[in-house]
Amino acid sequence: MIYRLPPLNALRVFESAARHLSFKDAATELSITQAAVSHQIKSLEDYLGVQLFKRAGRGVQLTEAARACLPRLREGFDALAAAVEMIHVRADETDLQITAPPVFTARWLMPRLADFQKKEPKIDVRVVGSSKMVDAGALDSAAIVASHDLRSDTSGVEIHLGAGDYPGYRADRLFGVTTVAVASPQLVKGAQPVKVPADLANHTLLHDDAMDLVAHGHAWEKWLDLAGVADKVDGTRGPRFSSNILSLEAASQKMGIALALRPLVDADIASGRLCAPFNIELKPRSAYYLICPEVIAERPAVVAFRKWLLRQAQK
Amino acid sequence: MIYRLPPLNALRVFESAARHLSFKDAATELSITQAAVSHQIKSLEDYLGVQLFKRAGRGVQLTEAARACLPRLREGFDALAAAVEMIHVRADETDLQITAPPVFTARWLMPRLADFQKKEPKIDVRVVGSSKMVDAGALDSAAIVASHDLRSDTSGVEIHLGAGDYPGYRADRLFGVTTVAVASPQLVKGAQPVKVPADLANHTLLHDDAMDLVAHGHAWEKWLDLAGVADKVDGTRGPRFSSNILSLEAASQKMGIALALRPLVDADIASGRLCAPFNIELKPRSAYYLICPEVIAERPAVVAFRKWLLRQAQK
DNA sequence: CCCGTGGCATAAGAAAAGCTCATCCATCAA
DNA sequence: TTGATGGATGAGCTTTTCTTATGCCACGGG
Repeated sequence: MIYRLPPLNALRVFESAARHLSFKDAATELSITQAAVSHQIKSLEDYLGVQLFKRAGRGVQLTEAARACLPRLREGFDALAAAVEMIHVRADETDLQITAPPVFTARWLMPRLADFQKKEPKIDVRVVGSSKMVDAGALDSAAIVASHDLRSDTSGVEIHLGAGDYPGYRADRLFGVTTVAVASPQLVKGAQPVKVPADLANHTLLHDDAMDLVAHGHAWEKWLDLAGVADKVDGTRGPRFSSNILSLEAASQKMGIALALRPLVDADIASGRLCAPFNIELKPRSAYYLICPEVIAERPAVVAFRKWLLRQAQK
Repeated sequence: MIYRLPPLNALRVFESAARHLSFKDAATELSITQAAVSHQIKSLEDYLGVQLFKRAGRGVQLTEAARACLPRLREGFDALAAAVEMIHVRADETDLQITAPPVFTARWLMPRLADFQKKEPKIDVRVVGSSKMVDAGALDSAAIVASHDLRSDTSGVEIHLGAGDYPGYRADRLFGVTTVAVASPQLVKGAQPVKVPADLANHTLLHDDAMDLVAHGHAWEKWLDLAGVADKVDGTRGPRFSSNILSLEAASQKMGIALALRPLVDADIASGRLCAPFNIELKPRSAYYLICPEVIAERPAVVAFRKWLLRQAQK
């Protein structure tokens, strides 16, 4: 989890310049000179080895590469700004802040959270879906963050998908996961039925960044490998989504076959929205864990939540 | 949309130090000396006016403030890293990259996208859900990004919720939105029925960061104001979610009443998952727009998508 | 109890990064 | 053609950041 990042100030300048499509205006915004902007952009381009702007005499234009990365870049700075903001308007009013991966939140936590609220109506909850709660590849899981501040009001717990190696934290295992292929039942039974893995060659594979992160690589290719059809089915083609939630949605819309984590999709399978056509389950070592710094582990809100969560997880 | 950010390098150092809970280890990771880390942290603390670490003789511990902002911070750096990554492994294979706000993607685009894939099977699509596509308050909508690169393969279009003021871009209005209160039908007809806005006093209000951004402030308070019950119902209390998707999910789980955007929730209302108990609709000036740089506006993939999208939007 | 060790803080100088100034070049419009 | 606009460039200066060296404090073994 070591970030390999370019000079951050240059990135910030780049963002501004891209926004204004003008070095001059960016310079004004950043309270520096146009020359400084020009230098920063140039150094960033050199660093990346990629041209970011086309200089067309008067004015500049973004290259494709630059444009492609801009939304993400924005999102990044936005998150940083929000993070800094958080330090100031500290979530003091909240008793319990739960940070969890998006799919887990949407498919597992939310359907159950109402029950928790009912049982503990006095606990003020804040739920944050954050893609950062997946420890890449369930490997290098080491790095998460501790705190031992004894005073203060908010109790922040996190739910991670990882290998369970969180030194210095109280970590409670919720449940393990397995990777399965899922699709709409109508698609599976349709004109081109999906019975054996090789049938996938006739269908669209739905990819998403989150599963690739969990699998530490191209999730579909690994799955196809396990299924023994890597040579028959092209595991790279198909639409790609930024989140597993989206690819599941696409699958239920009969767009193709997606990879998913059990038991998160169990409800979808039970309701008939999705089905798992094969018996093949890739079993990563990862599991969902409830993590919190030891110091806050015994606070009433945290204890109540943990008790409730563990009971839910056992069902 | 001018980012007010602290020294970014200091942030990066902080993140590493927080991760290791050790200035020394952070220094090693960053290939600098422990003294440099100490300096950076100190300068960041001075800048923010907030203590980030407790120095307890041997070793350091995070303060509550520091811990609160860390997940976000991670997310930020992650997005930056991903952005940079994108520059290199350029999405060259993708014909059409669609970036859109999460709720729009999940509730509107995805249920329809299968149809597009069916009609245009040859177009390789990539869907990115990004919270950055909401132009805060539908005000200061100016700043989005252009590109006029004529060559290159990928066509990136974005869907924004904003005021429609996108100079230099081709912007097609999809549809306007209105803000409504939604809840589970069972809740509305339950023991404590929800008939008039004042009844909200007996129920939990579900908040989320996304709606607050659209409303440019506390969405619930504005809504209660419009409904004329701002004095009877406390618009600040209740659980808080990071995304509108989550608060809708919470609402459908009978956790309380959420704010939502029509027509995005129309499908949920039609299916009976949710209902809109009041006739009050806060009508912001914003609408969803399909935005793309003029230069790529006439590419086949973009034209096909726009045509399809506009037709879908008119239904 | 005392000293050794580990880990952070601090000060001053050195190195690097970032900025400005002055000037140049290309384009565009009149 | 000419003036105006906006970007590029190089030299030198400023500010930031890093290092080295040293001090301080807490903990733990003898």
